Amino acid sequence: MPENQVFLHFAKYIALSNALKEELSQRIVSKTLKKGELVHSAHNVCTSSYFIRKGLLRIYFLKEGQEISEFFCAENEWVNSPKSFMQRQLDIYWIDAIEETEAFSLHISDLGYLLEHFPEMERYARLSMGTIFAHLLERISSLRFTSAKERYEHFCSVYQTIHARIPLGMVASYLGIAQETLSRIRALK
Amino acid sequence: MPENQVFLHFAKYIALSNALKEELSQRIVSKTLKKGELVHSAHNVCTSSYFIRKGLLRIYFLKEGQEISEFFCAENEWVNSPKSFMQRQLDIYWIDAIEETEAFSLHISDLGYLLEHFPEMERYARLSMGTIFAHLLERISSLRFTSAKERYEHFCSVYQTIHARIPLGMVASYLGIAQETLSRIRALK
DNA sequence: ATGATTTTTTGATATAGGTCAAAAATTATT
DNA sequence: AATAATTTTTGACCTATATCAAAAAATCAT
Repeated sequence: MPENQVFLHFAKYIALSNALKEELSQRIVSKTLKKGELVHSAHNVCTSSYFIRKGLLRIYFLKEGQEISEFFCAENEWVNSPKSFMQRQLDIYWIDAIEETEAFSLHISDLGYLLEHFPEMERYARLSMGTIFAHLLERISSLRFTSAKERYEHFCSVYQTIHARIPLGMVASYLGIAQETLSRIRALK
Repeated sequence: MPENQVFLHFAKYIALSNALKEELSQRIVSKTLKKGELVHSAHNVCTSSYFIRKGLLRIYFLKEGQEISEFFCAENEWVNSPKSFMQRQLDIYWIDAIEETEAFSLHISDLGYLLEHFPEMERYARLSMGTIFAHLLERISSLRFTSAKERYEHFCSVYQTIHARIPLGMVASYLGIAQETLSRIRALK
């Protein structure tokens, strides 16, 4: 059963009742994305969250005509555009597929229903945010105190399984360094 | 009733039942802190969260003997050391008072109790994390793409009411720039 | 208040990483 | 496979910010 993959993810944080499994199964929708395909566009409210079964998505925005990558999300993670999704605001971010990707989507109204009816779902949301929280704090530390080279190494260690699947230019903008600089850093090894 | 100040804060996110108000009142403890006093020390697990009624706290760590400020928290906010508090880990952070401060403390076991028995408390926790989340994302953007000067200006706008109450050296380490640089930036205006 | 300590400012110099431009390598399209 | 488009690398030069050192100003303790 393909939903099992999502269930396993939830099980890292909470005990999933059969009732919740049922409701979840009925609400998630399978999607396949081609490389380069958008799942969300700027100037809209982000209304779905995507659980990646296989593949790699990127959230980015445009700055002076350039794409600036904000995060990358791979297997067994949920992606959405956080601020737009949580606060139902129009967005500046785009989400596209770096690779061909298989995902489940969950609409925000369905998430709302689940949060409303299953207290453990609130708990899941709080706890899983804690994980992301810790990542953001590390990223801030990394940006404040480390050289471009160290930041790249940190990036490779955090995105262990996927860093090699992401084009150099996207990594550079994610790290906030010039693409030329990243190219030089890579050349050192 | 002094607890009203905390209730007002909760009311920004959820409707507070009388039962929850009761339980909260019984669990929060009033504390007064002198300037410079520590409320939490590294090498311990952070077991309390503090709601600031008046004053200013700072969370910092030591790097090569230097104090590096991680955040500042003022009136009507909760402070703790996030990673240690959420994951019950030994900590690297210290929390001290920049000014004489009045706070309520809430022990993690009491928070656990409230989360356990009041689903709206889970909701509050999730939603209030959303607010902090948005701040962290902005801070990351600010670190990646803006000059020291712009970062300082952004800092002043975010910490509108409190930036002037924080010593320059602490602000510099928060922004990840040298204290001399910040002094020069300030001199420009 | 007075000296001691801490914090901030100013000056001189060094460097990591940015920018612009062009070549090389890789990937996509017909 | 050949050509076009995109991405990455290399080179030359420049700028923002770091570092080190010392003076000035502010704050603290007796």
